[in-house]
Amino acid sequence: MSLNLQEKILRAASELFYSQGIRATGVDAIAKAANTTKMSLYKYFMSKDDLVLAFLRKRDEDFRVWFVDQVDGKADTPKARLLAVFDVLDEWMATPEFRGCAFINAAAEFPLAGNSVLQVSAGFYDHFRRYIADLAEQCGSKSPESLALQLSLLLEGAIVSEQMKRHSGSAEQAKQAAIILIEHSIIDIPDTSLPTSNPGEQQ
Amino acid sequence: MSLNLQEKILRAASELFYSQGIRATGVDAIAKAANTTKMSLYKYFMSKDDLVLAFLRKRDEDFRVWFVDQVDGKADTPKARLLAVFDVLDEWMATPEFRGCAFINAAAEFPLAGNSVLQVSAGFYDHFRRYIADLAEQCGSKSPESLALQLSLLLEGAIVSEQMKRHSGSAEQAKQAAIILIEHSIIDIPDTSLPTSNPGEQQ
DNA sequence: ATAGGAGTATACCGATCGGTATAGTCTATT
DNA sequence: AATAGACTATACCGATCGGTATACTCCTAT
Repeated sequence: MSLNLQEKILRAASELFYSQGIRATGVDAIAKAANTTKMSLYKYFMSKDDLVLAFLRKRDEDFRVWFVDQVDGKADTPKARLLAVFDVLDEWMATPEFRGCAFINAAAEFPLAGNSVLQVSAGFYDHFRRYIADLAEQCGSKSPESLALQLSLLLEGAIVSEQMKRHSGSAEQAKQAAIILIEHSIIDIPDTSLPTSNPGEQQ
Repeated sequence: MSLNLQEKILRAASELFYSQGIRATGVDAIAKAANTTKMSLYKYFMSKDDLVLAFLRKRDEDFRVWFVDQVDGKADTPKARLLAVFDVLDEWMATPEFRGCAFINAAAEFPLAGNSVLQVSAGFYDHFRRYIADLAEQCGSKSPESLALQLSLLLEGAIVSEQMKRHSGSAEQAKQAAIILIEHSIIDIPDTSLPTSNPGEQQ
């Protein structure tokens, strides 16, 4: 009934993992939250680790789709979208459920080097940076990859900053910084000691 | 013998908390790592939570002192120090023990709103930003607070980025961005008005 | 009608969790 | 020599952890 039991379990787990932390969430609590039993849970997921990875992989997909949709709905030129990213960020962080970035949090909870959790988390930000880099390229950035990395640093920084202390204006400052960096990356500015290994084309 | 037993326990706990995560570290493991017993541990610390807070508070003090020392040793003008911050960051991140920021990680593990862990973590970055803001003011920034927040966003972003994926050049890009932001904040430029969503005139 | 699969209910497993009780060892001071 | 306090050793507590075994109730497809 209602919906796929597997999906119900995954949803319940996702909500608990994100709101309370992964290690702090037991499988009993997940089963109860999904209105089912551990037996069914283990029918669809080999182990808790398996469930954790399913959570992260789904979130990887869902969150990026949601985010891009939000950005696209706010602006329609590449440059405006690059800035709209920070407006979406701001709105997301104002949400009462906001509890930081699920991937950053997961990485903090599973620090072992080769961990799958770490890999999925890194993958998320790879994808995200690619999205930013594409936008950067479309608005004529001289170094889209660099700009994308810089902007994503601001974004990640704002997230963790807001996580530790709410409503401290992280998103606004991140946007202000982004404006400067974007302009600087687009406009032809010679100096400011930023060679960025740009061969030729200088003049 | 050797040194204060209390301090030995705290040291062992700190190392385990940072390298493996707080929730992943049991008190038995701490006692064993400190070459003592749980009984002694509970003589000096009321509870594990107490030990966690002691860890964070000590790290708050120690890390900032260490960081400022490192920066001071690298440069002696405010502006140069503002940039040296990112060199110290880079060296720290290259360390094999690097596992991200203890406070960001702790905040990820203890997400409940009023949690003491969250408060100590927020306090750390308040102090840190004050340090940056002082440097910013000394080099004639027009808005030291804004610049300090922006730079600290870059810094925190670089930390979590490096945590998820090592050696991806986060610190270098953070520094490049910092150079631009610092110059922009010092040089006499009207204001950081939005070039794109500019509603109209700007006196 | 009946067999099989989906899902439930519940009890259990060994291990570990944070934390405590009790008894004993050691050393320094008196 | 006696005492006291710091520290150890060890066993224990109830609770919870991730995970499993068994038996049950359904519903559906043949």
